Amino acid sequence: MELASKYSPQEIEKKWYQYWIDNKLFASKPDGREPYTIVIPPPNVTGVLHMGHMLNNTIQDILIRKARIDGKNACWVPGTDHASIATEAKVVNRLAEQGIKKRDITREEFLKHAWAWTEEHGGIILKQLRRLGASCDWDRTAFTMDEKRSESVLKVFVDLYDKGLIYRGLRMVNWDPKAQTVLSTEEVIYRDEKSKLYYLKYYVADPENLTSVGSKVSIDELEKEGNVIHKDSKGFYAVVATTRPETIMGDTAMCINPKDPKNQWLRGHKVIVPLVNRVIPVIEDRYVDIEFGTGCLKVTPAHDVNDYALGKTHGLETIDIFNPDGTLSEAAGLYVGMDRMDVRKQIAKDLADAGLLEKVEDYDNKVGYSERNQDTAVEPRLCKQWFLNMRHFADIALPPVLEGKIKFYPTKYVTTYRNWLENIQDWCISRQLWWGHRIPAYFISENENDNENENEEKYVVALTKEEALKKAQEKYGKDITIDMLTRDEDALDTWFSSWLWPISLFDGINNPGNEEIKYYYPTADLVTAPDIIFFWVARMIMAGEEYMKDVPFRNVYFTGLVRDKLGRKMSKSLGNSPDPLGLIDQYGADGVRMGMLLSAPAGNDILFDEQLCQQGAAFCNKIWNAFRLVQGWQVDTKLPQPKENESAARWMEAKIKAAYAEINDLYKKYRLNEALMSVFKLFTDEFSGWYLEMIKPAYQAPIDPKTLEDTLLFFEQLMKIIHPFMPFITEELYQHIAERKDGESIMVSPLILSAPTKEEKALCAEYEELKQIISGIRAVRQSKNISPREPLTLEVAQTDGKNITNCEALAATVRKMASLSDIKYVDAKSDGTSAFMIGTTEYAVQLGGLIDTEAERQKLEAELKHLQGFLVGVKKKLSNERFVANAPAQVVELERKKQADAESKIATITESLAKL
RNA sequence: GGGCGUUUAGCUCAGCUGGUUCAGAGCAUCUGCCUUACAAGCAGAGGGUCGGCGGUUCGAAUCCGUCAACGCCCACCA
Repeated sequence: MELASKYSPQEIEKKWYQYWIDNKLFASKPDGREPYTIVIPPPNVTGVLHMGHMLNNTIQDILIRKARIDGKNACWVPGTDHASIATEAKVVNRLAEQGIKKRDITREEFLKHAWAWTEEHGGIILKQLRRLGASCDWDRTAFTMDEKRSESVLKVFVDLYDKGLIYRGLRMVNWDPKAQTVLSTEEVIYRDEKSKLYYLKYYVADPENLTSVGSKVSIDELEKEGNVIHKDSKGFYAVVATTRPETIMGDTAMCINPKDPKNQWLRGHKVIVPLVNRVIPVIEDRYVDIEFGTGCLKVTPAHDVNDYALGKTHGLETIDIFNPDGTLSEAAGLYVGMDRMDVRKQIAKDLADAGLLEKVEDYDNKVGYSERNQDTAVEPRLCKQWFLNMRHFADIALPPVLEGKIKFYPTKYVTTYRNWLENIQDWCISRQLWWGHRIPAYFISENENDNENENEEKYVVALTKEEALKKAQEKYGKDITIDMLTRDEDALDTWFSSWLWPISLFDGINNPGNEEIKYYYPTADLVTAPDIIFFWVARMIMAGEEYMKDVPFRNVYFTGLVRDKLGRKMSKSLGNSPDPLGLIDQYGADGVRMGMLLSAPAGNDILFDEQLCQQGAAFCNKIWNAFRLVQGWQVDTKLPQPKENESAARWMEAKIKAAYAEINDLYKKYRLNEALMSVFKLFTDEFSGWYLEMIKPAYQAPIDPKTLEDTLLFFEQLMKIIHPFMPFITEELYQHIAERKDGESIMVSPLILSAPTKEEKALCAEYEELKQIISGIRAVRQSKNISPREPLTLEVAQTDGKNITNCEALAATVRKMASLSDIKYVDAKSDGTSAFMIGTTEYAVQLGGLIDTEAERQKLEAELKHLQGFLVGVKKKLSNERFVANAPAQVVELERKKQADAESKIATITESLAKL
């Protein structure tokens, strides 16, 4: 069979993926084997594959395929997330393009559009994953809003409510005016922003009383006490620094620190809110920072978390001046209907015109934005929402991680995790969205509930309306009818379904203790990005402990961010994010997988360089050509196996065992990039570079059957070792080598190798020395410009009568690999040779007339100098009594050996120099 | 403001509880080869004193302290 000298992945990858699917090779069901389970971090249902997904899913696929090669029952469950806020925003935008406003259509109509969108775009990302080779059990594909998952979510909500862990409360929450929903604290990200600090004048409302406070009688005296008093033609005034002048319509007090000497004169007075002209009291609270601005704080209880707290302690009125969309409400009295950001600009102008703006300074502060919608600032807002009591969950989720039942890679995230759990706030789980799981709560009344009055709200929580009615009648009396029940309009936070993922995928909520959940749970490894450690990882642990009384996974592998090779985040605007499918077209999935992995140590950001994919593609080509070589050999069944081949095969076997042990260890530590590097070197250097060259028959000469058999076995083993990283090419070659029957696959052909024995390790060491000899001879050729094929004679100066080339098989290998015509054993090397040392043995290559005495002298002198310096160091160490006394005997012994070896080498070199 | 992490060859990274001939790998670089498996290749070579300073120790890239730079996370200072 003729094979092209270049490997082309395209058709091969397509062929094998279809083969795997057709033969249901990714499918898993419970059996007697050890399970190995991964649940995919569900991508957004309408999302498109990006480099982060590529990295994340490549790692999962490697782990899953490795588990199969290890003989485990591997199950990788795929699925997508409904991503309520992101998807709803997309649907809203799409409707807007068609001229439809969300508020003009009913919930049912909206959901119809959303489902249509989901079906249209949904799952594209999962199809894209197939190109990468992802070996998910596709029959298990789930969706966070499919029937089973939805049922699980609602059950959990009812259960937690019944347990008293979910409550409804009026709180200051983060409001996204664009999406018009609340957000959890975790969903708000703060950005540094260059903004302005406005200094506003609040005139004193009762200036005539200023000087009658306490014993103070005059302004002069007040100022002597340290008061800073502002006065202009219109009277006395306080100055308040604020970044948000548009909220003054909601001011209900001004606050000073009781210990602030600058502002003592304001105690007990009233001031006038500029423009608004409302008279508000000056209150005192130690919360106020004396050093900030002028030490005067405007208090807007409706629109700031701290102000809300102040309002509560001081019994202040709360004036909500915003509409849900971020425009000013009737309550504001001014600028009604204008957007808050426009108001900020306008009011600054108006204040200045009215002489109420003292100054404006540049100011750097942090502004919160919705994680999903980064162009609209989040607004603190007081409203009634559903919350989950997190104290309970923190208590159950902390121990498994601190005690190591769950291991984080890298471990530094344990600290992050602990800090978050120890300072946790209750989780706001309701969202004013339609796309999501509708909250199973029913309000009892004919009218809209009054949001402001917590006590009057009547509701029950139940899975169905019928149950709700029953509960309502029990709670509020028999005269309640089903028509009086109105289901809560709100939906649940997306993460309230994701946190159940490892359980709900195996239907463990609806059907506790079923065969699947018993077999697959806890899952083995979770592979995810650290930015969702709070959103998802922590909460899955909570749900796992609550509902399974066990951890959801044993290990969490945190991947880094994929950046470009300059270290910049990949982003659409920079245009530095390569198209993943384009990369696969160009380099093959195997090549891209290797490219991603090579630079991906756990937890570190990866600097993605397309060139690494090139390296991956080159490796495929290397494998391909090694196969071409082997499959092209003619066999002569009568040929006995030469000694040197037999020896080389024993070495290769030992080498593969040793390397595999190391690779397995690296897998265990999740150091996949290093594992891949070991795999790469094993194949490229040891197998292709050394072994194949050692046993390769002369041109057009046949090979003996035993060597071929050995070689094919090694090839097969190597394919299995490489397979998790490069599934396609390894399957292709496996089928050629092993001549498998239809339906069989490398995927499910386990490879179990024992660790190398002591003898095998010794053999490996011998071959390392052998390689050094061969490299030494090649180096001599290179420096003397001698063709690799020119036969040479090697002299071995036998100082102790022993040399590894005394073994006939090894000598034959050296002769072949270094093109030697002869190996001579001498007491002292002859003239006209170029020498090198391996250990304490000197090897000399006969050069005849080619010897350049001067160059040889320089080389030897350099080495001599180096050795002498080294010897001085060793001697100094050994003459240090404290070293000899304190260091362990082994270490001292080693130093003595170093000294002896160095002395022996120096003697050899000095002798050589003398001869020259 | 608090916490965490990083700083080792041109680049990306190993180097575990301090001691196996003055620090390793891949890529890149340089030199020589189109040697019939592979030029997406082969052979060979050069390159770092381990961020700075101080300390512990017979001995430190490795432990301690400190400073610096970079990065990440958390936090209600308007």
